[in-house]
Amino acid sequence: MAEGTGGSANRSIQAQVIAEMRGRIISGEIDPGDPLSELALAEEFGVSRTPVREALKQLQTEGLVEIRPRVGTFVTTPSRREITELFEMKELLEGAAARLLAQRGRVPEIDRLQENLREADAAVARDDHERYAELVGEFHDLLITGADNHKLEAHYRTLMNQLAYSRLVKTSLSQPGRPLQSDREHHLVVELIVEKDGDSAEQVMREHVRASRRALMAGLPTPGSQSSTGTAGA
Amino acid sequence: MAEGTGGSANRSIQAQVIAEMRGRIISGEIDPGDPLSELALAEEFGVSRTPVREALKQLQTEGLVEIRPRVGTFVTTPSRREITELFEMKELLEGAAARLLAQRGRVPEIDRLQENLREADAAVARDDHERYAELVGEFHDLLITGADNHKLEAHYRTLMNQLAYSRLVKTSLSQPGRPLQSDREHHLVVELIVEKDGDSAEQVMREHVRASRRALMAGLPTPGSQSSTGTAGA
DNA sequence: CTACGGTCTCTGCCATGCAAGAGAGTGATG
DNA sequence: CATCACTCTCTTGCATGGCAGAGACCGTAG
Repeated sequence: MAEGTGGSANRSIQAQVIAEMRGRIISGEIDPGDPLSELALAEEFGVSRTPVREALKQLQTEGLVEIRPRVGTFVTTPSRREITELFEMKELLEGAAARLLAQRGRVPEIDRLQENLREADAAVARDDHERYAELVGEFHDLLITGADNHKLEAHYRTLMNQLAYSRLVKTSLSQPGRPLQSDREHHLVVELIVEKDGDSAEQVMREHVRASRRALMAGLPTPGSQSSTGTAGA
Repeated sequence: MAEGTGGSANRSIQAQVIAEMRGRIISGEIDPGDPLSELALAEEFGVSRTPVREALKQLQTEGLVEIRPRVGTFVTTPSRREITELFEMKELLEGAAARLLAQRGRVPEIDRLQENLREADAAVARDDHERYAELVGEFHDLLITGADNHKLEAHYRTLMNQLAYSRLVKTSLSQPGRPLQSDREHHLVVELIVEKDGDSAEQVMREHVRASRRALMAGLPTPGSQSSTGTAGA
């Protein structure tokens, strides 16, 4: 379920379309609410409507687009409630991943996490938000893969895609002092994992997710006043 | 994402096919490993191959079937490892649901849980495994819906479908003394929820899932020796 | 009897055409 | 000027047909 981002070369046409469209949506290249025409996409990719149609269908089950029968296909616009729910799930899964990783003992992912922290320290020190955002993504990624539970990973990736999380990270890190605080929390989590203290690692990781959510919400523009979908607000 | 089991009447053709096939797979009407031919299904349902094909594609993203390109479509056969992972996720999500429900305070689902327990007590008392299995399903269902997190619910249902859990419940309850023990654990969980003790509710719920998993594994026939797919055991 | 090569059928994959529903735009009417 | 009804176009839904790859089966050679 929900293949990773890789594999867009020799796969079938529809697999390429899926990968391409997924990338565009989670990167923000196309905005939530935007309509997606089967015909237009088919012409753009130089294929027929059939593979495009099936690709959109899969993206629907992944929660990235919404197909309104006989009307059209649109990029999903998560409601405020859905965002809250997604963060609740993120907290849950990442907390569990931290605990599972702690239980596994010494595995390569832990080394890579520590290496990640070293680079992150440097990025924070020189105030390089761009690079730090990348490292944050890699940190959470290592945590999940380190849990060594493929189902957990698959569900996590689905969630992150729905959140278009890569876009949000930069917002939350734009809050003053947030990168430094975030970095410290990462350090603490890894420390607890190394000590094999799964319970504490989970607890701290969950608190970290809540903190990052608060930072994100604080950085969002006028929460709830503007309902514009980006195309043409009423 | 992943619509519930309801709604198979006035929806589109492919929605009906999806619901029907999903039902057959999770009920065990068709066995893991069985091949599914687009053409055969299309003829059976009296439709063309297109909606069948799209339905199978969605079932693939739900993890119920596996489409091997140019080869065929087959009902997924969960490996032993996958089953372990699925139970890990089940423990995680149901534990979280218990905690969330406890935090919500007095909601209708709690009343229904208590009513469920009364019926379950009666079923256990008269050794009615069939009815108790139903009530167990309803119990876990109430717990999840009571958490009031639609994402949690959607992911949970996907997991349960992959496990074909409804079939497994009966196996685990066939272990001597398991129904009584299970019923007691349910009581304890609800008690903690009513007391709004979310942490303990989560902990006990997770332990309950682990216990049910142990009971299930103990009841499975020769774990790992026979690789028969069930179609024609030697 | 065993091992190998070719063919043959079955599978999903994609392209195309037609039909039906939804919505916008336009015209007439009060 | 406002409102309603109609048509017209756009969208997706479904049916159908040709195509290419993978695997099974059979015939043949050693």
